[in-house]
Parts: sequence; C-alpha cells; structure tokens
Amino acid sequence: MFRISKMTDYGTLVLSELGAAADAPTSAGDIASRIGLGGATVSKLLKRLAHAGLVNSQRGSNGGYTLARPASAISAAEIIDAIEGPVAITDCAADQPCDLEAVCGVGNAWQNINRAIRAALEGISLDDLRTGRDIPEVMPLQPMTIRRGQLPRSATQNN
Amino acid sequence: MFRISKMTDYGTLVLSELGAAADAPTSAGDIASRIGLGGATVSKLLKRLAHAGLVNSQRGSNGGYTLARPASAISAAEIIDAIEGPVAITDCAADQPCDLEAVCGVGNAWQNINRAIRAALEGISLDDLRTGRDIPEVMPLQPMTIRRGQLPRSATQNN
DNA sequence: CTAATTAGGACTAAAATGGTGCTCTTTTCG
DNA sequence: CGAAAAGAGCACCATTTTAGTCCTAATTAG
Repeated sequence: MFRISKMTDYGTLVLSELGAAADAPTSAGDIASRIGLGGATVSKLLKRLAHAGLVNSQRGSNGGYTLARPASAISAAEIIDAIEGPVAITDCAADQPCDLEAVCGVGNAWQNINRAIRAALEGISLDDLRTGRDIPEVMPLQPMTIRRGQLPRSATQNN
Repeated sequence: MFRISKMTDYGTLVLSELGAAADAPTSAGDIASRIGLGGATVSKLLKRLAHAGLVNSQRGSNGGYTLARPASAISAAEIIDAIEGPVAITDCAADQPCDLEAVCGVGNAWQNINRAIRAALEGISLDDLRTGRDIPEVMPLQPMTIRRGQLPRSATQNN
C-alpha cells in the first residue's frame, strides 16, 4: 500500500555507500559499480540528493560526492523528499476549497495520518536504516488535530 | 511522499456514506449522487469493497450495499488493501534472493518501516476517519526486528 | 590541454492510476 | 410472466508516474 519507490530504496543504498566511504569524494560511477546499478541511474539519484543538500558534490577530475552530514543527521523523511520530490498531499489545498465540504472531513483524516507518518519518518535516521537498528518499539506520532475547513483532495468533480 | 490514492480517499467517502445510511441497502447510484462522483467510479469502488468483504451487496431491484461490519471494526489498513490491492512490498521476495546481499540490509529497513506503518494503520478505524477523532497522541508501532536474509526489492539487475 | 567528473536537461518505455462502458445475472414488483 | 432495477465482472482507454538512458555544457586536477 504505502510503498517507497524503487528509486528511494536505491537512494538509501547510495547514501549508505557514501556513509561507509572515506572522507574523499566518491564518484557516481564508483558507487554504481559497488552497488550494482546503472551508472546513469545512480548519477541521477546523486544529483537529486545533492540538490536536496543531503550530499556535497565536487566537480572535475577526482571529484565525486560526500555526505553533507553524518548519517545520524539525515532522516528517512528527507531521503524520500529528496528523491520523490515534494509530493503534494492535497489536490485541493487550503486556499481553494472544493465544493463537497459536507463529506470532506474524511479525506482530511487521511491527510493527518500522512502527516503523522511523516513525523515518524523524521525520527528515523539514515544510520538507523544502514545499521538495521531496531526502530523504537513505541514510535511517538504527532497528535493529529483534525482541522475542519481545510479540505482534502477528494471529490471535486466528476459527472 | 506516502500518499493514499484518490480512489482510496473516495472509498473512504463511500464507506462513510454507507455508515451513515439506514439499515436498508443503498444503491451505488444513490451514493454517487450524494458524494458527487461518477456512478461508474463509485460502482467500481463498491465492487472492490464488496470483494474485500467490507460491504455486503444485495442484487436486484431495491438492492444496494450495506456495511458488512460496524464502522468501528473496519480499519484504515483494510480500506487501503481493498481498494489498492495487495501491493507487493518487495520485488525480491524471501524465496528468490537477489545477488546483492551485501547491501540489502538497507532496503530491508524500509520494509520494516512499511510494516510498522501498516500496523499503525490497522489501529485506525473507519469510525476514526469518519468522525475526525484524534488519533492517539502516541501510536504504538510494532518493534521492528531486522531480519537479515530476507532481502528487499533493491538492486538485482541493471547494467 | 585533456581527461574525469558533475549539472542539467530531454527523452523514452513501461507501468500504474483514474475513469468509463458493456454485457450478463439476480431480484423485486406489477 | 415480464420488465425494470440493481450488482458482477470484465475490457478498455487516457493520463500520469516511474524507471532508466543519453546528450551537451561546465568544472577541475594533473
């Protein structure tokens, strides 16, 4: 159901590889051959990660990438954001209310769930991912205050 | 990032409508006009929900659908499953290990996160969704024990 | 200068998603 | 009985997303 994309999975692999690397920058090609993915794909991934500020890049010969921060300071949420982009949670945002307000409270709850999950993901670091450390048995999720009036993406249209 | 599909959102609306309805079955067309969606679409949704056992169907004239269980006994996870189908969490399942075992621990963590989220979603009922009741401030997630040897969908192929 | 390497796109193929339509069966009711 | 009102089960289509490749320009070490 909720599933991370293949790319995000690969991205984690790439970051993990960078985390294990020395301080000298590692080239996209090196990483690609280490994890056994296509060079172009890994390169694309690294560009996105660089764009998001999760890795630093060094151009030119002997260039490559390094983690911008320690692996413990990079969250799962950031990785997803970096690779999948800021997926719009709603189609019908707060400023453009849809015409089905009566039933909209429902979709809203989904949004809140999304937000809660996101919050939880912010508490998981690349390091947790890398080491396979257990996620805490009880993961605190943000309290989800339903905000009526902010409408979900549901049900605007359709004959 | 993690987002439920439009269809799942609609499905919740539909279920919610059924929950509010009397004990007599409500036709797909009726529901469609109440929530303002296309009849064909709502019908499709209801068929899936019926198939998953979340609603009961009554054929023939005066037929329609009823909730198979009280709204408090239908979980968010079930709704997602019913509508989006059993999305395969992994491409590389336990029986067909991929050839990149060295790095596979990483993707595995994502799977565990998926499972944890799923577990959390099982604790949220249609009723919670409907009433917009706050989700508990601390939502217990299953402890996630990393199981090496069961490999993620990552990195099998690619030149 | 030259080779290595990233930046930033465009581009393509394949799959998922959202939505519609058609035909058949079941059931109620006149 | 026979017609009308449902649902069942597909097939189908359009659009978007995803995964992956490739090309050209800019940078930088040696």
